[in-house]
Amino acid sequence: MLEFAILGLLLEAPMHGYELRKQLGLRLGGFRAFSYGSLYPALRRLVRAGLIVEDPDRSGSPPATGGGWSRRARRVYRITADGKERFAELLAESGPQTWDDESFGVHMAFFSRTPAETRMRILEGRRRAVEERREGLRAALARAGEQIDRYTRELHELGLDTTEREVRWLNELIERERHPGDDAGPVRP
Amino acid sequence: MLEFAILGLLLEAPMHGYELRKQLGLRLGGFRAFSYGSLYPALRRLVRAGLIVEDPDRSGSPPATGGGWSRRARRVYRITADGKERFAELLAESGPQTWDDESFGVHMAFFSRTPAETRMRILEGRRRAVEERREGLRAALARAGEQIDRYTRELHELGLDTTEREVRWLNELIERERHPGDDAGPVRP
DNA sequence: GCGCGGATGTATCGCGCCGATATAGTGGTC
DNA sequence: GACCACTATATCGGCGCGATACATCCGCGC
Repeated sequence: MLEFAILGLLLEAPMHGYELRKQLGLRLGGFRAFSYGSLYPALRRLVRAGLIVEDPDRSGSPPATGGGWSRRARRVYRITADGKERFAELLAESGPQTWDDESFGVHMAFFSRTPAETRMRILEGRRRAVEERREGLRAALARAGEQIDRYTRELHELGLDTTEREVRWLNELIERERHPGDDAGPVRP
Repeated sequence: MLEFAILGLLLEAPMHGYELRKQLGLRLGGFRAFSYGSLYPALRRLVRAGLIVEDPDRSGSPPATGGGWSRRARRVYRITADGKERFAELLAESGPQTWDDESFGVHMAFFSRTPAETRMRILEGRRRAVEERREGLRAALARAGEQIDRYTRELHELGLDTTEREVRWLNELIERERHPGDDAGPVRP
């Protein structure tokens, strides 16, 4: 998942780890964070797999007076051809599709680069997963009736409300996917 | 976190792993799952720490005709005095309190056993965390204005809506904590 | 001209949890 | 009596997290 996100970002521009993490925060909207403890190992894995390479950094000016760059050590990574291929593969996949599958968010953050039919498949898969959870929560609330713990019930109700809203949100997105060009909203007559 | 939940469940009754997992699913309302790959190692850790012990299982009828129990092998666990103490400690703690901190849900599932002032502290801590995230999302949406990616924006907006609702939900809970006894709702005149 | 704090930047370690997988006894049914 | 779904325990590799460490760069006040 992290690797997916990294590839997606490096597709747009070469970057070093620190910058990558900041972008990750912006793009995934804080709905997903990723610590350095995940990031650096992930970068290493990607290098080992040949999906990215370390760019010899010339971002500052060259040494000029022998020994020492102007900028301090930073490792800039660039995506390879294999990496692009892999990213395309990952884009097409929709993953396990359980309601708490966080890869959905990453996918969506790269929707602009995703073919329309794949977008549709992912949105619908997500909707199915969220609807399943919604039904599970409804069943739990109904089944337990009055005997359920008050706080547990409260928790369930928040969850139910959240899933219901997400389904509605997904429906709107799907509807909009079906009728492209309405993005600016209908012109008021 | 899992250990916290396990201790809480074992406080109510001795149980074996499989049963424990089912209960976990019900109590945490699917908002948290826990796989066996987490559960069994956790049980082992708890045993090693002396917080729970394995009960010699007599849940089926005793052998009677020597050799072989009626029920198949199952390990029933029981909480120890140390375990109860530890659970009380964990109850009192409120944890890191970041918006994606899942321990809040576990805490709340055991609120009925939690002293009122601790409940309050945890609810307010949670509110603070969620409000922080809400502000972060608002800032991101405002800052980026129009130039932000359409889908990322959509994602942010869902997140914002979700956090706003959770804050309202928390406010209601907190209000109700302040005025206990109104649980059944006001009597309609 | 100096110290200081805060941002930049890379890296590692232990550990919790997950998903996949293996194994096997149990009970009902056609 | 074959089959299948459920009960039940267990392990393995791997991802991501939080804590921690260390070094540089830069503006600020003094």
